Amino acid sequence: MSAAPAQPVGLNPAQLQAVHHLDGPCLVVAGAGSGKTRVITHKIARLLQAGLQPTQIAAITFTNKAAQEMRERTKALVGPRAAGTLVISTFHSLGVRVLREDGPAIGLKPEFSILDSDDVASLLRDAGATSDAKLARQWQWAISLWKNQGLDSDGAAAACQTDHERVAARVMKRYEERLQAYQAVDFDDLIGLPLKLLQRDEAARLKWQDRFHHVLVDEYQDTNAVQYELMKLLVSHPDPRRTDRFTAVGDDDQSIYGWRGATIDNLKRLPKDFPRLRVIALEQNYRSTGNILRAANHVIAANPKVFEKKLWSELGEGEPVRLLECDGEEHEAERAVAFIQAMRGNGGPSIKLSDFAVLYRANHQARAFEQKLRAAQIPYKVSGGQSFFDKAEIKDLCAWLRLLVNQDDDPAFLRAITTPKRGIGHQTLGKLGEFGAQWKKSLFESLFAPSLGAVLSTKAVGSLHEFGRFVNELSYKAGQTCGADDAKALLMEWLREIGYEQHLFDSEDHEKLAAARWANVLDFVDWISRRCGGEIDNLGGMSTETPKRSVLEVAQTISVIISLAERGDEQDVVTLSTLHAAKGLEWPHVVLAGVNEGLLPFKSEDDEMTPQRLEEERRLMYVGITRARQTLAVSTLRRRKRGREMVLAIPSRFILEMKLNDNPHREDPREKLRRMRQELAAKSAAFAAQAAAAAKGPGPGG
DNA sequence: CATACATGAATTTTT
DNA sequence: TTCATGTATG
Repeated sequence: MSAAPAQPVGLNPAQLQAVHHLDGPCLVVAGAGSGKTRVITHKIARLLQAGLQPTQIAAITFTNKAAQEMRERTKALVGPRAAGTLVISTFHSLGVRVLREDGPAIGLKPEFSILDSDDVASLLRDAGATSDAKLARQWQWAISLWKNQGLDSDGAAAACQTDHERVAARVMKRYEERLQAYQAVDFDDLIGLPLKLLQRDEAARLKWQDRFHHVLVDEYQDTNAVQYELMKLLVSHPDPRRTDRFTAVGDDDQSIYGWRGATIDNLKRLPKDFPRLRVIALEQNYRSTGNILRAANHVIAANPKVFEKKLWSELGEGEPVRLLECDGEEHEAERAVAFIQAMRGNGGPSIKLSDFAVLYRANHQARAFEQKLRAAQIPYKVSGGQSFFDKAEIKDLCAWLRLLVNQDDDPAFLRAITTPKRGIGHQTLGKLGEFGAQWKKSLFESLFAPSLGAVLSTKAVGSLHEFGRFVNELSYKAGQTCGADDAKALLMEWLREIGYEQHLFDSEDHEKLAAARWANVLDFVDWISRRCGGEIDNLGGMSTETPKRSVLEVAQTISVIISLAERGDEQDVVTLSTLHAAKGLEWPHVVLAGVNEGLLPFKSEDDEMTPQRLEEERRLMYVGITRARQTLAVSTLRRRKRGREMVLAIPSRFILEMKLNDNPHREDPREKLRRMRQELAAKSAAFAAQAAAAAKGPGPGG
């Protein structure tokens, strides 16, 4: 189901141009399914061929998954040796790299810690003195948007419109102070701080500008203002022959992340900021049939164009796009299931379940489809659903394990020392953080500093020491304990000592929920201890005992194991996904569900629909249509349940924009009838012949 | 008055 | 699915 190179071999003329333009700024406007990853990987190969070292090339993506895929595909082209040392990473991991090397120039110790989204939320609850999780999330969102626009708390305070924003800006100020005290950064800082560094520190700037001879940026339309500035600074070079050597690959028609700070201005500005810019459009699509592509082109034609392009395909007209008109979400789900069953019935068992996807605007729409698929006994997966490892209780335990491995992991320290609560509050921790920042020590190192008594009460120091001793002892034991059974015993003992079960039942008002969480914890313990080995594995008839590893060793590899486990086995199941999460993927058969006014385009009560918003919604529709290779069914509600009665629902304007009846290649109805009769006759003849052959006697193989 | 259950509504997500 | 609001019951 994921993007496979559908293009036969070689490169088309536009792709060749893009690949061979090496010494100046290059923008590749890559339509959906036009082979952009192929262009990037071939261009990397070309750059190596032209004499660049792998370490002098940086390819930047937005997700780890995309980076991984790009590395794989490059490896297939240039071999593992060169591919291994190429810098292929996300904006964020490149930022980490820059900061680990040169962070001290802007007052950040190299061992700074990176807070994840949950860490940030709890820090904000703390900084804003609230227990309201929803409010904290709102602040988090606002602060992140500000940071994505390159604003700090002062800049944000100046830009505030509402009281709510002014409060958020004040919280942001406190939040910045906390981050500084803990020597921690959030995800947005991983872009913002490297930019600040390169702007302010000339030595660092020259070093990084000199390091990369060519920078490639994937999904360029998703960059935000800060990422653009960082890229611009990174590719500029004092030597005029070496400056501005980059390849930006993107599609303005697939820009769907404006709401989180991505700005299409970055595309519009590119020709102005780089007058030598070479713009190359990839218009041949290797994914979808003509009917699907035409619908997509018609829809997107209603948007103003930044760079003119029109997709075409050599894959033939294919099947017409189907329109499913449904009475309510249940009915819609039933029809989607019927669509899948009918396709599989017609095409025989050769059509896999993983060839199907149901795409929709909002997560809650998955509910009806899940229900009907379950009823039909069709296995499915919901993309973007909360993973086992994202659950709070599992993250709690992972933090503890991380701390056992590395006592200087400050975010892990903060989470572990506060879960369960052990009488050490943010007062104490704040002091400890300041102390650590002052002496350039991790929080854990600071614990046992003799001079800590000067800033903290004896009682506080006592509980800190107790925690420290407990962690040290547990860490030691974890290093000694091998094998599944002993590991499990140790982990259960540990949970009992920190009182985790009690903690769950105390913090959850519903006993059932707490019990469910505890069950997750037990699953997790099983999962970890199984990885400590000593068990009998039965692989392909070979019975072997897995090698024994200590709990500590397993904990060391936990993040790797988790990412592998999350990938999951590529199973043959139907995909349910939001349109956003479907970007970059493709399926032979796609159902685009809930294509109604209010949902797609989305409209909420309290904000008005600006033209920009509508255009982004239209791009979302475009992304949805272009996910399909062979068949596309667009489903819309004619009626919808509202309370107990059915009310009228309005099909999306985008359906009209697809101009489904405006097909120049449409078969004459009389012609179609004749063709179908012929096909039927041929089929019955074949069937009769088969039956006759079967009646004569058993064929070869019975 | 407070708690429990039912009912209805619901943007989109990565690092 | 989850989250919030409203009604019913103790």
